Amino acid sequence: ARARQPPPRGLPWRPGANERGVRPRPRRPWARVGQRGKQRQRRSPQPFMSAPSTSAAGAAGEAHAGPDAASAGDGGELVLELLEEDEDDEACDREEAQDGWFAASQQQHELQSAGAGEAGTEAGAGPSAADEPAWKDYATVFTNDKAGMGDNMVHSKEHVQRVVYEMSQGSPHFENERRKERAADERASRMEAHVRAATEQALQAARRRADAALTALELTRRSDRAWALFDMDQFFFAVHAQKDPKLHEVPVAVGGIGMISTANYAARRYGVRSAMPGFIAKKLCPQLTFVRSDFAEYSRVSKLFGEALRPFDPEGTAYQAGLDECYVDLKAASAARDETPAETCAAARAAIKAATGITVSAGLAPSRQLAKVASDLNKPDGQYVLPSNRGAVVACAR
DNA sequence: GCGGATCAC
DNA sequence: TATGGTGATCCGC
Ligand SMILES: Nc1ccn([C@H]2C[C@H](O)[C@@H](COP(=O)(O)OP(=O)(O)OP(=O)(O)O)O2)c(=O)n1
Ligand SMILES: [Mg+2]
Repeated sequence: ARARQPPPRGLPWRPGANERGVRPRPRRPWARVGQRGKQRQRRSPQPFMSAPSTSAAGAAGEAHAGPDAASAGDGGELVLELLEEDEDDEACDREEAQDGWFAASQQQHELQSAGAGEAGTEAGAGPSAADEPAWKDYATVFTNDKAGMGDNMVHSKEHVQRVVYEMSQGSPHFENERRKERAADERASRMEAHVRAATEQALQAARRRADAALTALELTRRSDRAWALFDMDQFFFAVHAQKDPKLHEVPVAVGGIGMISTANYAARRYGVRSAMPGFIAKKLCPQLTFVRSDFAEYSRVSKLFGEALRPFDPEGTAYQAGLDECYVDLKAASAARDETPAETCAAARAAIKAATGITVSAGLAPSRQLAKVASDLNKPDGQYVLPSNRGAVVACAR
């Protein structure tokens, strides 16, 4: 790991800035840092658990486990991504390998065929089986766990799910969601059939490649970086609350009866969340009030946020992803300030608060992806430090 | 380059 | 009654 070339550094703060002064953000930006504009050669799709054919991937002693090693799309790739160092070609290769046999690109075709089919014929995507109430299988993002919505909730998850179902069912949106569920079910069935059909030999080969990939990844974790992800708390709402701090005390959503961009913490206790239609939120929380969104203002505050971080980024590692998030490697700043990265992180958060008046949470970790995961763990107005060792990383991933 | 689709915030 | 705006990627054509 030490022998490898360090990743490209020292990118300017705003290369080819767009109107926000923000570098365009690819799906996993860090996988292509320093490679903008270069078209990477695409590999042809590899079926899950295919033999490594004659490619170099199968060569003995090859540290790089090959493009299909982590492409199963079975959930294993999340673990791999969390374990890996994330700024090299291999990470990029693995990402592209996921565009193979079971990749989302297939979903376009599945969506069309699922749409043609009769509603409710596939298990899990129609009226629920047996005596279960119909709302029980209408799973939406609104019943997923979300950091900071654990205790002191007014409504149970089940209540939220039922209200969302009752307010949605029969609508065009609802039917479209059902159609997408059917497509996902079809995709899962295909994958399961493929695994069932695999020979024991193929399964063993796949396990060996997975083990090799894990071993290789384990060597890539580095402790010479201290990636922080700063994420503003209740961002859109917080911008409005600057002018009217009393808003913090009552349930408020940003948006309107049609759609909510975000909600304050008082409203989240009722299950009111980003991307929830306002009329459903009103059902969950009748006293909810709305404020109209103001993108120009969010944009202005976002710039202040980014500028507040510049003194903590002498090497130009910062990357502003969206309006309320920014990745920075704090290693250089913490060395210069003769502090631990955690202390520097806290100082940076204080600087953001001073510049914007809004609290911010942060995660600090050996890779950006881990920093992002960690940033939710002590929200709001907190930070979580994830040390650079396997035990801590695995415990956090779990 | 465009339209369809997906994803993140 | 009623399901967004903004910015990005990827695919097939
Ligand atoms: N579906 C979504 C999700 C988010 N946003 C906007 C509003 C949020 O304020 C902002 C930041 O998104 P976050 O996920 O960080 O949510 P918040 O900052 O509002 O809350 P948190 O304190 O959980 O970070 O992006 C949006 O318009 N639509
Ligand atoms: Mg936020």
